[in-house]
Amino acid sequence: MTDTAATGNNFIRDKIQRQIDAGELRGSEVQLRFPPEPNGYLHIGHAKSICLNFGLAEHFGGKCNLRFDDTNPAKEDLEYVDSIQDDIHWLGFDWSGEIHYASGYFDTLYDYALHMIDNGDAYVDSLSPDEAREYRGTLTEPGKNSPYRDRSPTENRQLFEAMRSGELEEGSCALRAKIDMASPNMNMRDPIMYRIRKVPHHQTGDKWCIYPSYDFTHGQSDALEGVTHSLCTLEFEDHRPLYEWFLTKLPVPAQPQQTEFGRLNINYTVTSKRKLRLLVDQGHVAGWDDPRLSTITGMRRRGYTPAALGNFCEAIGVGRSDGVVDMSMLEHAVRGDLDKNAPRAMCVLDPLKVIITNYPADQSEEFIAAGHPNRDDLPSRTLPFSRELYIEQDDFREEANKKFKRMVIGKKVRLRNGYVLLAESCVKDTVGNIVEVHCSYDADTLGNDPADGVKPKGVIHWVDAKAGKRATVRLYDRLFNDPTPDRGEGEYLDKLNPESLRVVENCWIEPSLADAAPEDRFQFERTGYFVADKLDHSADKPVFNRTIGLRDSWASQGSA
RNA sequence: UGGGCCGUCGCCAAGUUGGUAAGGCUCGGGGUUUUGAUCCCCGCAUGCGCAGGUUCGAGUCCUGCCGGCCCAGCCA
Repeated sequence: MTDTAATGNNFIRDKIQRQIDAGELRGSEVQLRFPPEPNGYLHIGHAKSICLNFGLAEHFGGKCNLRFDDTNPAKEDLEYVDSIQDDIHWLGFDWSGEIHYASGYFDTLYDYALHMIDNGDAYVDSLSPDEAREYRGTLTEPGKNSPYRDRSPTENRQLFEAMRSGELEEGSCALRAKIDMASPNMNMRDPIMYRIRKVPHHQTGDKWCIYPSYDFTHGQSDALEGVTHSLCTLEFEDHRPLYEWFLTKLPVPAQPQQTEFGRLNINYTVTSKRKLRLLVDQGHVAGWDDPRLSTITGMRRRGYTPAALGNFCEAIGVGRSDGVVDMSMLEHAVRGDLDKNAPRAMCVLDPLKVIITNYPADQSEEFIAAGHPNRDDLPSRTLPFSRELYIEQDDFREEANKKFKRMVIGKKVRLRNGYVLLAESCVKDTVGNIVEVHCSYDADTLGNDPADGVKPKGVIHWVDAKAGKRATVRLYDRLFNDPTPDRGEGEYLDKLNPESLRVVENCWIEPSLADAAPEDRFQFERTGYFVADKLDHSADKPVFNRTIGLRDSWASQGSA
């Protein structure tokens, strides 16, 4: 069982199922939506939301649409509108119907605002932002009514229209809902419905200079789209009374219900758009798609797969507590999918030359190696072999105890997919570094154990020195040394892991790898999972990113 | 010291009307293996934040504490 896709916990799925069982709605009527604000790149937390929303729609045979929650043009950009679509598609989902934009409802929302003004449920407040803050009160003290709170519907209408026409300055006034300045729920203390922002919008251009707030937009947008279940994270729980209040005050076509779930946090990484942006802007990483980032595009470049992310989201479940998931869970999901699907290949990262003294210099041959140990549907590959090859420095020792199952002088070791070798001697440079190992090979050991019945304990990977190709390999490690860089503000930049990226030039890869296309994934046997870089890889200059190492019980036991 | 929410094994997380603690991750032990990988077995909470109470019986009900998260943007 490499994944638990069928058993993940999800209280929302259960809740909808109960509603269906109770005959309150049909599965085909389930309507969800994924509502990102296009102000940054999507990250692993969004992946959870995407898998939840689109996954629920698939599960019940309902629908899920994409809606950009674009009510704050000052922070948004078309670049993000595009990247978000790419990320959703890459994850394997597609939205039903056309893409929706909250900005597409601006006309309707404006009419809704007028409706509320006419009913005495909204007023134009001329308090400055600073004054408004003072009037709002504090967490323990009630706020007080604005002196402009009792303006007549007629006056409010004129003022609101003036706001819209551009006659009024930013900050000079705002449209607010008339609810209760003494409410213990801060969100109900006459929340802002519209504010003046004289900036162009990426979708509506300069048509508007007033923009609706999240609270006045989200629920109505949901209703307009016929959304039955509006899912959001826990911090919006306090907004639910307001979400429902607007819905009861307006002639909306549906009554969506908001349900909150716990945000996803993973240790050793950050999932806050603000913090991610800072890492990018200050150059701590190479961009939004840096493989060390938990952005979807970054994980993609790192070599993670959509299936791995989906399995991970299913495995962590959906609940209402705000915990921190172990990075090991994500890694488990990634290894699980890659182990099942990634073709095998060999790559030597830290080369040590081996010369097979009893193998003729002018001779060579080709081995056929399986593409995958337990999948014959993956094509096999050809491994050229000759007198000289490279193995990993770490795989050789002049002498070692029995626990070391690799190449040791006087001992036998098996070349993966090849012969059994007997190490005889090694050559050192003037400072004592081992630069070459001399061995003899046993010609009868291709596919069988040595005739003497002594089976080598170890198997090592290798690359033929003549036929092998050079490659650059980028070894990634966690971006932060601290398990919770996301906690609190500031100082998370001090917790950056200075060794999060190690670039290794001049690695040796088996020739079959020269055919790799960007984004092709492999398991370099005994080393880890790697992906040909999406942007920098080419047959002439191969570049592989390490997605994740293999589990290594030997290393974790403290080697020898 | 206002309001809302949360607290079950190191980490996620089940536990519908009280009936005697799922599963996954991690970790430890063993088996298979031309990847010290995968895979396969086995082990890992007499206890469910704490303290009382109700009950034949409570993680599930009651009371009181303790701890954590969110809210005072004309951000979402």
